[in-house]
Amino acid sequence: MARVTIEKVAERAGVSVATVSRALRGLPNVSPKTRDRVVSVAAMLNYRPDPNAARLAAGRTRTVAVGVVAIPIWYTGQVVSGIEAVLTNQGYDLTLLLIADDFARSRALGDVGGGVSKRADGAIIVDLVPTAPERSLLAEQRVPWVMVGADCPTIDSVVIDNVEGAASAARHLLDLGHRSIGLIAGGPAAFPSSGPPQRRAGFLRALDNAGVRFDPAMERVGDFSALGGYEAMQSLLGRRPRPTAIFAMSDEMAMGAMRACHEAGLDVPGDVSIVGFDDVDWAFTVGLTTVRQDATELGAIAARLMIERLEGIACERRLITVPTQLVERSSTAPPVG
Amino acid sequence: MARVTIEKVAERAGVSVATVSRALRGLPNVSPKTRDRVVSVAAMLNYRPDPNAARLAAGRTRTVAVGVVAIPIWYTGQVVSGIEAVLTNQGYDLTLLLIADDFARSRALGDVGGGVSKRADGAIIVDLVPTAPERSLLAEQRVPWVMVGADCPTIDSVVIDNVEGAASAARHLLDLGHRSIGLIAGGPAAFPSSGPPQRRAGFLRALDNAGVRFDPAMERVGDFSALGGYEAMQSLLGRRPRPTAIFAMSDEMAMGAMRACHEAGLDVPGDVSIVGFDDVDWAFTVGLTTVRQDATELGAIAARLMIERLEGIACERRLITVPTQLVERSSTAPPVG
DNA sequence: GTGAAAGCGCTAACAC
DNA sequence: GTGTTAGCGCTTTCAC
Repeated sequence: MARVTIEKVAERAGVSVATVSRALRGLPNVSPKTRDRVVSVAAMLNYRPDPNAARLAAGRTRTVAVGVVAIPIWYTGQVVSGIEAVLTNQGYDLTLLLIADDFARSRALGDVGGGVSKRADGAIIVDLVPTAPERSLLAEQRVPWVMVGADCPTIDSVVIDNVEGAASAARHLLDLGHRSIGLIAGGPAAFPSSGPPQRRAGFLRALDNAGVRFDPAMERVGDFSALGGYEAMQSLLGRRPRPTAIFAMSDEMAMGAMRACHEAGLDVPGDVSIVGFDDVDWAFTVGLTTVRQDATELGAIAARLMIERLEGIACERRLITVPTQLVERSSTAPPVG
Repeated sequence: MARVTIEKVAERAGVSVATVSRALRGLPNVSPKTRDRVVSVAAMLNYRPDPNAARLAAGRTRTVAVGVVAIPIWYTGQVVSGIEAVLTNQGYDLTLLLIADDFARSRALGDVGGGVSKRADGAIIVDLVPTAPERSLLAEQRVPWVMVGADCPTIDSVVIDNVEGAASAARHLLDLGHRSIGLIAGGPAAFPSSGPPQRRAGFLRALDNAGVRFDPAMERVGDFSALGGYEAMQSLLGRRPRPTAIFAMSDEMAMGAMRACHEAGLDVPGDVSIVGFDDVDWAFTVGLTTVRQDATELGAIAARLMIERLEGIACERRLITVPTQLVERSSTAPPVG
């Protein structure tokens, strides 16, 4: 297992290291015979170029950094999975950055620790909205950025239409005849993201369009977890009159809300209708009506945008919007009475 | 934003590059005054060492590769999250490898593409059982390996006691009085892992210890997904007499099984008791009795073992077993009749 | 089409 | 304590 370097390959193939480098990377200006010989010698010697040396010499890392706020969330896992598939397929490495606190945040977005720019050719940031100062830091680092889940001005972004997604959930409830609809919003995550306010806006607008007044007392904030949704719902159920329907900004919160209803002796959808958001893999097991988003696709698109930037294909800033879709199951029904 | 190198810092601080390198890395043999001066000059110049140059020169990457079979799974997300926290905290980068097929597998475990050894100082592999030939490949690469979820001979491993975990689930069901217990096993995932056979063994042994015969016709295989559990349960419900209780090897499968029961007009736990495995965050919303495992902790321990190896602290091979715990909720009850 | 040589920016002996 | 000097293993002009 002695280190086999490019030099040894060159020696054995009877050519220079430069030729080996060209041949192995498929560059032009190498005669077919030479290339074949080099390739077979390299294979025989089991030669593997050292990525670090290549990086240092070429100034490119063939690595993309991916910054996420929380990995053990269905949504994030899907996005990362989508990114990874595309990246790996194109021969890029993926460095994972978990952005859990302010320090990690500035490490990812700013330049603490060398910033992303020296350890990756570009960065994909999931669900984080850069502040203005952060945006100028990003611009300073000479690498491309792609945002997932946040429409960031001047930066390539891939998002879902949160406004329309939430509105479709609200319209569904309104169409069923609900007029007293509660909202379990998301927040405060580690950092504010744009999903919750947009979903809130879409929800409110749909109610408004239908001439239905939204009672601010009908809103609670969960933390995108089942427990958060559960507690939010308990609180909401304390109100009189209680809502006949609930829109929760995530399926996990919706499931927590369902639980709270059951514990209170209320039937879903008999007494309370519930709509979630995401369509997680197990949503069907509780018959949850929800707004589906294709998180894997979100990640895949982001990775493709990144690669286009890295290969110098793209030029102007792009904003890609992936559609959502209402999935009707059995957690919603017309209100009684 | 011109590249500021160690040389510029040295120049401005009036010392040699070697001294800058030492000072900034906190090595001994630097006078306090010199160190201070260097540090402040570096800060002023906004100097960030280039990791690739450092890697090439030092032969260490300060990166550990993490190979997982599937990221958008609750368990995997938790593990990765636990690993990341520790690694980042210790100043290591984390390269994520998704092992989805044979090619990816040999890329991660073998030496395709330079193997892990040149791009990382070590690798943590989650839920994959290396074959004998793979093990020798691992040994050839001069980097430490840590396995999570698989007790791999000669390699540091951190696991849960699957046998006992499954046995505790079975005992719970037996204690309640169940004698006709179905099994929804896991597999075939992308690759065979050791969890399913161990859980199966623990389950069978508990039945055996209680003098209860297990009817092989009572076993179905899901794929660790809600849908897989759902279909497995539907099939199981076709049998007469049908089981009065079910042990599913994951919570998602358990939830799918619950769904199948409900669709068949059966009450849980009235007609069928169900036990899962994992204790996912939302398990409480459906009152699922389950075997809890602390996946985040699993990852954190693995990362710590890895760092000890990298810093040269550890010597002999370690096997860490993290306990599981039965969480009784409302999906289990004594059988009727 | 191929080779020679100059780095990429840092670390690690080794001298002093 | 500090400086000097080799490299680390590649890529990339620039000649030929």
